[in-house]
Amino acid sequence: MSDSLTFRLLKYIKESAETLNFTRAAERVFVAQSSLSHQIGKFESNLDLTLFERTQNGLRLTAAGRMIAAYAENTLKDWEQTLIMAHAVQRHQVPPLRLGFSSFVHAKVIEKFHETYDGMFTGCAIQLISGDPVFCLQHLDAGLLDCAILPLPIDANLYSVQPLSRTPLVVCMRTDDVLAERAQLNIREIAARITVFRDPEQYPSAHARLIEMFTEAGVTLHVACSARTPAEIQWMVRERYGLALIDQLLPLEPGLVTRPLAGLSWTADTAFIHLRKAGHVALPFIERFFEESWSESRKKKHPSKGEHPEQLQLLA
Amino acid sequence: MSDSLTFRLLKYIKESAETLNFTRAAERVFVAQSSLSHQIGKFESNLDLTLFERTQNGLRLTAAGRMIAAYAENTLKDWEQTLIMAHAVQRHQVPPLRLGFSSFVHAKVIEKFHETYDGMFTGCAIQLISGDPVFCLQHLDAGLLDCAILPLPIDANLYSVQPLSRTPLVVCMRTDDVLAERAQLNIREIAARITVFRDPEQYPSAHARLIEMFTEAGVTLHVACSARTPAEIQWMVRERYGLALIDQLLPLEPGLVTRPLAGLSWTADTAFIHLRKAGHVALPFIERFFEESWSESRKKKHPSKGEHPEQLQLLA
DNA sequence: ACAGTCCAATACTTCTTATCGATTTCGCCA
DNA sequence: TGGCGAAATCGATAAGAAGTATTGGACTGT
Repeated sequence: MSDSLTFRLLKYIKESAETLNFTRAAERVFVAQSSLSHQIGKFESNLDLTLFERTQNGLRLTAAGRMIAAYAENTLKDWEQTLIMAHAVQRHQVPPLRLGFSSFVHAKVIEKFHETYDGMFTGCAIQLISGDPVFCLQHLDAGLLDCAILPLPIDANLYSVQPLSRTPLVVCMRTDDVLAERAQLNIREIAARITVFRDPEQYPSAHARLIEMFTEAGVTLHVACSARTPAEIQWMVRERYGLALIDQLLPLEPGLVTRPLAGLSWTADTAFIHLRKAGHVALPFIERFFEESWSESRKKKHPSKGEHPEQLQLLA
Repeated sequence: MSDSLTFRLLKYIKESAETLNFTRAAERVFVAQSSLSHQIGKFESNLDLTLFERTQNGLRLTAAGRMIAAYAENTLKDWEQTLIMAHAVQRHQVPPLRLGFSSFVHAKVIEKFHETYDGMFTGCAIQLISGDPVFCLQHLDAGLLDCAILPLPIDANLYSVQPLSRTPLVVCMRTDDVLAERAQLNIREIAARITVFRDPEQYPSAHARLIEMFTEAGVTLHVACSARTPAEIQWMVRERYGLALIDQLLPLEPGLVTRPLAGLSWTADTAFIHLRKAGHVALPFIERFFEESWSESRKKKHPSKGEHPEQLQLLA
């Protein structure tokens, strides 16, 4: 039935919906009025749909017509984009995707992203640029980065934000720590000992969120040491500067263990981020085609929780 | 060029990409191998694209082919959905959209949504169901609501969340209050007097967020009165039970005024929410077609702010 | 009331082109 | 070397889009 639907007809519909006048729509697409009129009529009768109400002076869109016209418009717009992109890919003219990431973003997440990107844009390079969130967001704004993978929270009104991963936060300590014998820990008991954190200046919103989480739990936060990388954090813990909260999946150096926090579901979240005004040809496609695989893996790893779990969690 | 692109050809491409074998793809779409092969070949030469590398035993997708195939698949899938929806709309068989909303969601936001919905689904009813967030989320989970408009924060992993509006929070007081003479207020001065809040049980995540915001600002929160509606809040303020934080756009009853908070950019945010597994035929379309108009209006009202504005704000 | 205008639908012809069946070509494997 | 699988090629046929010319309604203005 709708196999013989042609993009030309979609254009007819789109233009007709815009002009509300078959004659003028026909002029716009350079065909005779009769052809356009006939095609749309046939389409309507084939599919049992009325797109336009024919009145004496012009047309009126029906509700169904509005939907089909909207579909036509989107499909045509996407087609143009896709064609441009396909040509760019074929000619190896896709500029490398400049992807910023903080060193606290788990390598697996970057890898997963890279894989997915490679699946769609085989042969197109990704240029990895490491930097803290402040750096990344500034460079995004300045057009020096196309996108970034960063810890949440990020302002969703300024940037397009797609959550990628969520892993529990655990307490990192030396293997010989007295607490290492316990299966899980209470935040109130050990809050005073957690003194190793990410650099607040490089992770301002993350740090703010952390303060909130501590306050919510009824404890205060003592920042004694600030680190710029996970490796630095682990080194500080090993050197007995204090305990730290880290991403559960982070590979641990020897001499360190992690223990979960009882009663809390604090998590480290990361998201894929770019300016709403896409600066790289691939970004619309990343949004469109990657979302499925991401949301699938998210669902698998984190089945539904309680009624109102915390909104956005943070940081290792 | 690509005007004569037909949906049939999209199917050819899609099936060929899946089977990687023209002969079998041709069987699937019930045409002769020669036809399919020829059509794809013509497509490729017309558009200067190579979709498949022809090898002795079957085909291999090129990068460009992957993109076109992905496009084809999406376009066809969307077409089916659109057709079903258009028919449902035409036959007035679209079940009413059961939309939950909290009484703290500004009426303008509901109206705007209703307008947009009506624009696309003319003649299809919206069934408004008022209830606090706990009620709405429970009913969403139970399938008794299709979607809701609620104050943020909401867990974006459990629900599909699309921010709709963001308006500043201001202090609501009596016209004859001594503070009414000031142009703006400092939160530290007046925190103790802000004692009228939304019911913490009905707005748990909102309340939690509020506590965080107060803590961040270095003040503690004293809940003396909890209200279930904006009208109740205003009544309490008028009856001298205390001050309240309300949405700046809320219509004020006589005898009341509002004053902004100095140095803070607290906001009341609302979002459109539904289960990720869409329960109503219209939901995919709402996501797809409404996003533009929403994000446009959001941008106009709230141009870019500082580097790291607060992530999610809340509540009146 | 009548001609003039605007717009969509219809009838019929022309021309394009998708499809088919048959055949060919190429590489693979026994 | 002779099947086998798969894609490309060819000529004939049939489907269907576009075009021209025309008809039919409804509004407009004199």
